[in-house]
Amino acid sequence: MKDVAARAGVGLKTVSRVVNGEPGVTADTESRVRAAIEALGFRRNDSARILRKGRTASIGLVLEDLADPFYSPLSRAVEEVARANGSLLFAGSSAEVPEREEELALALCARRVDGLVIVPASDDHRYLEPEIAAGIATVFVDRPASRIEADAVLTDNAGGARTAVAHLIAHGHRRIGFIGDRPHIHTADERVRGYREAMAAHGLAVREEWVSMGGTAPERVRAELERMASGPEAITALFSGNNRVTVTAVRVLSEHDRPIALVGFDDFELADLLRPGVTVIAQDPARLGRTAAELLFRRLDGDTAPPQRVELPGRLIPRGSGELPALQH
Amino acid sequence: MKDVAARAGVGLKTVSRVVNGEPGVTADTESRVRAAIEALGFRRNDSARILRKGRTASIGLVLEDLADPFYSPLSRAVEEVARANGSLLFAGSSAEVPEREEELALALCARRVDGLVIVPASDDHRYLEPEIAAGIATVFVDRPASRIEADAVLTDNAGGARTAVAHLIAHGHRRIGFIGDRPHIHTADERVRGYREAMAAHGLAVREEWVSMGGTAPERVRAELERMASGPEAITALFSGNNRVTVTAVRVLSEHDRPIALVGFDDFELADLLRPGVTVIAQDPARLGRTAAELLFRRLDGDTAPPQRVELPGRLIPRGSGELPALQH
DNA sequence: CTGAAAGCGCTTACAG
DNA sequence: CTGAAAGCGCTTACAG
Repeated sequence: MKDVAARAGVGLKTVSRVVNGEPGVTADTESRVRAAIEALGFRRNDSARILRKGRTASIGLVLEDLADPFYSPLSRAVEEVARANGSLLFAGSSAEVPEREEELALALCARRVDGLVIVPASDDHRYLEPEIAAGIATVFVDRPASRIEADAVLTDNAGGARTAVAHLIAHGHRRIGFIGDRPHIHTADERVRGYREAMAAHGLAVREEWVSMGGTAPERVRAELERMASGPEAITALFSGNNRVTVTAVRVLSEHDRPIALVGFDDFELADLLRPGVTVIAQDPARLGRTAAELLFRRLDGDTAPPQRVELPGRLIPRGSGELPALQH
Repeated sequence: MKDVAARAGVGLKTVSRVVNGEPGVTADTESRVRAAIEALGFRRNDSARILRKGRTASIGLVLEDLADPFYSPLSRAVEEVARANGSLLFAGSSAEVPEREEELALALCARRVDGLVIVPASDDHRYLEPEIAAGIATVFVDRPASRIEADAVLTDNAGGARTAVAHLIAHGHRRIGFIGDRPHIHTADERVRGYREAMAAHGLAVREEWVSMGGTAPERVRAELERMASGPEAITALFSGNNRVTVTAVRVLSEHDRPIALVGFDDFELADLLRPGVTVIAQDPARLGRTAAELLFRRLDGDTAPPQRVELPGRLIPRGSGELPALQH
């Protein structure tokens, strides 16, 4: 910029005015400056700009896995809102490892992002307190923060689970299994809670062999489902805890001889084209992301209301697999 | 940092040494500095650091759509390589709009990212020449750069298309349709070229009614496929140009009375569970992303070899839909 | 082992 | 309409 000023024979401030489109420059001066910029190939360095101005015009997104079909529309929605607010987006995957979430979030804070949208992997977010105190707005999405008060945008997981299980019960099922993600993951806990509540509300006992929490690795899900689906007390229906589990369950059930009803949490592409179509409780990941990001930018615009929790509903989409009757076998 | 130095009764440089873990500080001094950091809640500002050091330890990724199931594993792979190299990732979607690609890429350059991985939407990348000259490493992925020489990591699209079409011909098909993305998208052009080459190599004429290029909107794909599949010269097989087209084609064909064979470019989740399973030419998006990002970091490490083009193979996965015989109807 | 000075490339606040 | 000075928060190069 100094070189541009020298070449154009003007002061630094005048170059700054031209670069930023500020008023108070004659057309003649402006064209001299522009010519110098062109000749020198000048490109403004935003790092320097950021150092002087307060905001960096960037936000950070930390989630489990950028490639997951549930989280990728959420990411895209956050990105769109960021763009609409003139911000760039840093994105990073925690891979469900708490230390990685913390490392990523703190690295982003050191870059002085204006705000953070986090799908937590950690169960203790006190590490963020100094950052939040220093003014970095933070909104949690899909799962709430732990051990701090913070904004959160969630799906009504327990409610959705109750709907799913009540639907299976209404179709005659009594022995209903649940396979979900690892306990301590908020969504997994909420969904198993909804499952238990719905069973209890209908006077049905839950046998602990029918409940399996522990990660979404296909081998694990396959083994657990095959175990639940065999023996004299075999389940006649499964409520699967998320899209990763559902996909494996569909695969296992397609090889199975006796029909087992299935309702999955989370919708997924082509669910309607399978035979039977897969009945799901659909979340709206793009809406989760959009809502969280919009809340973040309201905070950045000065909204200082107490931390709020927004809860979006899940929606039952019957497609066949959840309407299979409970045959006595 | 000034405050920390004052409180600890040391110089600025000593604080800097402690914060960066540099040697040459006595244990006693260090603990005084750490106490001051703790008491003041000091957090280093990386913007200032970046301004002094050359590198920003960040790279940018510009692609069509973060939420697309083809691009999201690619993003994740780029992110992993960035992390392994100590870099943070900016991610942005161009939505296939050239101006948006340019705007994003230039915004990233103004932030002085060390490098850029781009899935191009634009057909003229000369706008990047000053940036590349200024030292921003750039690698194109999935599609090559236009009008500049640059590194590119691609799938062998024409070869994959030839394999797909030859496969259909081997199963007795002569009237084979192609529905692809908009012309001028490199991958779409390459795939239609492979289609034409394979047809010609087998002495088959291509009727222009069987070829449709123009975006992946479901309504468009549906209308084109229904047109091709009707009348006396109806196609008996379809080669679909990407995963978005394939998904709609599967949906349309599932409502269709006469069986039409299908081979799709790009694999997708649950393709094996549909009836029939969907035969595809599988790309490896994670490997594309990883290869591109690794090449980028080699460039950042000083590799100054001429721009190179890496081409990864596509792989035919027969699952049933591509092996349907050509019935005479 | 430690620190004072200069400077990275901008913007802010002010004066003319 | 225009510009000189100070400063954002660090690191570099140097001296002690």
